[in-house]
Amino acid sequence: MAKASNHDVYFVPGLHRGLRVLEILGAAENPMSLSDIARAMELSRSSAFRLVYTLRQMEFIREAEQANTFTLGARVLNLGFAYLNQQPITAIARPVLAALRDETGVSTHLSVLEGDDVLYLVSHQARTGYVSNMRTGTRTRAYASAIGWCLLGALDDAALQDFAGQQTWDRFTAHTPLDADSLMARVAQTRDAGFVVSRGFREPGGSSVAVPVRDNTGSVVACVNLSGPDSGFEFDRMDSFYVPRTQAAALQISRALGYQGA
Amino acid sequence: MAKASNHDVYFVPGLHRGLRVLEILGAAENPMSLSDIARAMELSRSSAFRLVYTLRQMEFIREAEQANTFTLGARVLNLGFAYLNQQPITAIARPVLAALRDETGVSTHLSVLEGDDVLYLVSHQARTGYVSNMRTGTRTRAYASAIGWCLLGALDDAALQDFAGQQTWDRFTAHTPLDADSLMARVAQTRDAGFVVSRGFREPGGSSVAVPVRDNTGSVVACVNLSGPDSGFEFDRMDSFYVPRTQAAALQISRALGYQGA
DNA sequence: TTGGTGTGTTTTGCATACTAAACATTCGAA
DNA sequence: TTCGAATGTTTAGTATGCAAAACACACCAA
Repeated sequence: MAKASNHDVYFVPGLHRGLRVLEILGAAENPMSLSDIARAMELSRSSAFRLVYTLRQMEFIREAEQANTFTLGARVLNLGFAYLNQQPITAIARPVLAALRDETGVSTHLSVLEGDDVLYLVSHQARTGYVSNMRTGTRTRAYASAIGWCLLGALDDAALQDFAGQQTWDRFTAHTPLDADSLMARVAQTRDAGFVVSRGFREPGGSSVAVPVRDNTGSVVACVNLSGPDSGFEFDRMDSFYVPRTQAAALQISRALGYQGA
Repeated sequence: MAKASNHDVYFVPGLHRGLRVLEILGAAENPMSLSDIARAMELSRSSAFRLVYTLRQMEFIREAEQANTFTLGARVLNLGFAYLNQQPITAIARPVLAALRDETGVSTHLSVLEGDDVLYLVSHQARTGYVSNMRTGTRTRAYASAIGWCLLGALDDAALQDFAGQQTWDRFTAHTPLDADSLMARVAQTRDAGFVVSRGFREPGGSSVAVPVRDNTGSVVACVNLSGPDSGFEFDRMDSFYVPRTQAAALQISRALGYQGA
């Protein structure tokens, strides 16, 4: 009787196919005619006609300039961004960072640039060994740490110059940049590489890996990082393990924010 | 025979209701249970069950942490971005608006007129302090803001009169126009000046600068604007800095769209 | 315990949404 | 102009999606 194996009793095919129409129109380069849609979905024209009719009436699709061809309507935007606006970056990042902590065994954090400071929003502490002192809500000077350089990569040269001009350069370690030029060099280096590995840059004996997180516009909006005492890392696995895993986590968060790149 | 007046012969109700489920979930603050959805849609639980079943199977919705409650799934996001990416103006505007944001220090946006609403397509948030609540996908009533007046300048007098006739005039601030005449006066003023500066027109304490974007036919197709809290602007530099910079950005986008004027 | 209210799920007869087929247009090539 | 093939639209019989009702379970209060 019910021949289809993949179609359960409760499945409503009209909905399924209507959503596929939207996805197909979304993937299409150009407006599609009714026949185009029917062909792409391997569906009869009459069925496609009903779907198009319904979607057009709901303004999820609209007629393009050329008559009888259709593109996505603005109403689909509401759906997509309702999802995004429901998901604050912290909610998206939390499980990703927890998994990263479990994989690497060191503390993981999500931070953003707030004025001149790095602000830590999410923090998952290592289960063993030393616990980092970067808890949620902690602030540190942006110019002085690898995480800061990573976040400052969001700024263009003029803004960065401006930022540098307002700093008072306190020395934390031998690696702390103490003038605009050296800061800008470090930021540029981080931006080019797409990550930064710090070994005692901010605190003697402390190491970290930082990777930027991007939103749908491609802008750097946050930074994922691992951090812990030197003893918490196996440094010979930095390039093969810690860095790629951190990059993967950052990309996962970026994707959830709508980042389209790779 | 066909008793329903709003439901044509070709209408597929399963699709209609499934999309409404998505919109309701998108508008909801919290995950909703099946019964919540059924109530919100004034639908039987058994029908809601089928819709939820289908949407979940397609991963357009997913179970929230709490069992038996649902939120939008990541797949809806693709639809929204597909729409955005099909609007060539967004790709053109993005870098221009990012630069404008960096120059001025306040949030910048690109918006279009969608029905009666201002629809925000591109949004670059200020790097410091206040973050605007106008994210991509946000809609606001067009008649009530300076950005709206700017966009309504695209309409001719007849169309504008028609638009005004369909509004329900809610008061947002003391500056909100509350009848067709005052709206048309504001639109005309904006059109003549080529820009509009708003100080607390839509929200107390919020200011904005809006400038129209034109395409190759000279029609207004979008609007560039700065917006932020009053404290984000130096008002004595409005005419000498904010307005001309915003105009320059709008012109740059217009040129890229083929606009020949100045 | 009991009863009551709420939930998610399943069933089932009926109303209706689906699609094969026919129809009406349009378009281009010959 | 004529023909054929493509398009969008309509129809009609039947396959099927729908909702009332029943079901099973959970929870809370008395």
